[in-house]
Amino acid sequence: MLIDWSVRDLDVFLALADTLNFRRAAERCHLSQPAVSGVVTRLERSVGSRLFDRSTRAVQLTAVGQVLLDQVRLLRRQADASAQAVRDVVELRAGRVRVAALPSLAATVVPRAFARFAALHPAVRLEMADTLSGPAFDLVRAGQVDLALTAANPDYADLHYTPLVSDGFVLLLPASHPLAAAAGPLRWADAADLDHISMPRPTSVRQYAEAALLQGGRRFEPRFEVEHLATITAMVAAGLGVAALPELAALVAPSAQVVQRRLTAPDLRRPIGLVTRQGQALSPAALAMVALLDDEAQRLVPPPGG
Amino acid sequence: MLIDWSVRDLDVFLALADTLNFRRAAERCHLSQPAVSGVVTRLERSVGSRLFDRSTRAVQLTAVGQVLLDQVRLLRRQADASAQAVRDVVELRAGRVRVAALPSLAATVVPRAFARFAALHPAVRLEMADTLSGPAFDLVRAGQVDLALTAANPDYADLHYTPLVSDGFVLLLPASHPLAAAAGPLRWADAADLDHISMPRPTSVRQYAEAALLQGGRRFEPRFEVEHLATITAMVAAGLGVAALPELAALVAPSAQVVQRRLTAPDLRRPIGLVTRQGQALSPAALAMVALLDDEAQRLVPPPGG
DNA sequence: CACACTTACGATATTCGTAAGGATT
DNA sequence: AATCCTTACGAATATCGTAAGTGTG
Repeated sequence: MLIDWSVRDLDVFLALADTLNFRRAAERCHLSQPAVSGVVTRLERSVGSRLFDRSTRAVQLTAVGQVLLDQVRLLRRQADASAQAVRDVVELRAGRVRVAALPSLAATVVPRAFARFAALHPAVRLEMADTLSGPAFDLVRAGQVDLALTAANPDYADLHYTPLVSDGFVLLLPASHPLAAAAGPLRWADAADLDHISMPRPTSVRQYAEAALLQGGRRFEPRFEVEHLATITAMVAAGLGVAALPELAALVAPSAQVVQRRLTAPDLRRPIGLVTRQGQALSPAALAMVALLDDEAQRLVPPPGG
Repeated sequence: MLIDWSVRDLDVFLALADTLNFRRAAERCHLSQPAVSGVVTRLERSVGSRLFDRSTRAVQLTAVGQVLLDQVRLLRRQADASAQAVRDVVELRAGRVRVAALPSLAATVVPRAFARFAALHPAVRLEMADTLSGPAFDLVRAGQVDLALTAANPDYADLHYTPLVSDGFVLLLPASHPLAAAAGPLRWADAADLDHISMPRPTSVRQYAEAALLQGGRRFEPRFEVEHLATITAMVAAGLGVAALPELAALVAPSAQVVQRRLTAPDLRRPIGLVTRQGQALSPAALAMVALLDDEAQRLVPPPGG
């Protein structure tokens, strides 16, 4: 006895067990009455036992049919639950999105996108890992996050990178600093000899600052090296120095005592993008998240042309 | 999204989710590799979402596929359990047989058949209702028992009757009674004037005794009327009278102080048979029980020719 | 170029509806 | 006569395997 029933078969069986009438069961299943007869005959052959005692005048379940009825009810319920579970994921009523992001993005773009996403899809769980760029790639590669929002990095060619925005650099100055009042953008060369506060070498903030000054033939040797963006802002506000930061990083901890001035020459931009696993499609929820992340990134960092 | 998967579809999905390789999944399902490809494509169309991310070099579950996998595992387990439940009933590893029987059969044929049945099929539950003939038919009609073992009764033409055996009548005498020592069978006329102990009018025992004497033009007026066969035997043993009983009824409570003599002229026989519902097949277990009941009945009441 | 999945296509099997048949009330 | 289930049969559909196609390492 090999059972290879389809869900439709289950429904026909249930309809007949319920109505005990082939014609009404056929109506309920949108089939002709002989079709129901055929299905039942086929099911009985597959089970190896009669399921219904039937004369032209009465239809009733056999003992085997009774036992099967309970089982089929369970199966049908389970099939419905399965379909619902899949629908929930496809239609964003369930699921999970895990995002890794650089600190400057984890405190700006991501929270805004998460807030909108949570309002739209409250049942989808959201997780964020705020990490440096390297670990962000590693998390994607290991499948521990669905996507990472970070600066481009050619070292991770096995992962898929989609550019989103690029943010320019600004110099944070104490409001009392002479350069704070100057009109127009500053040049990197103007900032080279000031006391700088920056972050450790592995961070993109530090990497880009070093690269910018290197183009002018200068080495970048910050006076202070701290871990957190909020610390930098506070130290600048206290007059301990200046800090060259990407725009988004500068947004993290705004301060009334700190002035931002755009840095040019070179007009270096930090490319920010989405990192995902090669050849692995994003879940429906992750796709929706990408749209919101993109939108929020565009709002926070208007393209240089605009 | 309409899900109409067959069990085979589940197996193909599980095989691919397990192997992550179309060729090996095809082997496991005894299909060609393109057939697996087609099944998966069809499933994905029915779900409305990709289930596997696949390039020519790697196959892996999507987020939707992951969710579905858990569901399908449950479904497949449930389908197996259902098939097992049906097999159990068909192969007598589960189920129930409910029998109604006259007191004389409930204490003779049925216990022997039950004992053999229980030894062969220990997991099948057995139930017996020892009732008079009328209630036995009623229990069958109401579906509260699978079958009844009782004397034929033309009043219940809507039920199906299968003759099994017929038992002749014997006269129970105190061992000290003059007729106890006589050679050869007794005639009903010989017993007519003795003090009789019998059962109430609705019983087959009483009905047949009255009918037998009526053929000789005599009325049957028992001196004592009691409810239970064991009481009859005890009263006969005490010398209070004689009792005309069907063979099987006489077997119920044997006593050393009681002698049985066959009654003839007329050679009345009580037809015993199986009563079942019209147009309702017996369960596999009930069918097996019928065979044993038949066998035990033949053993206890050898046909008159033998 | 070897391996893996997809597409194309013809053969086979299954499923379904219409029509006719048989049984029961 | 009306109702109900089964059988017969032709048509539409689905499924499968072989063979060819496409992409990747």
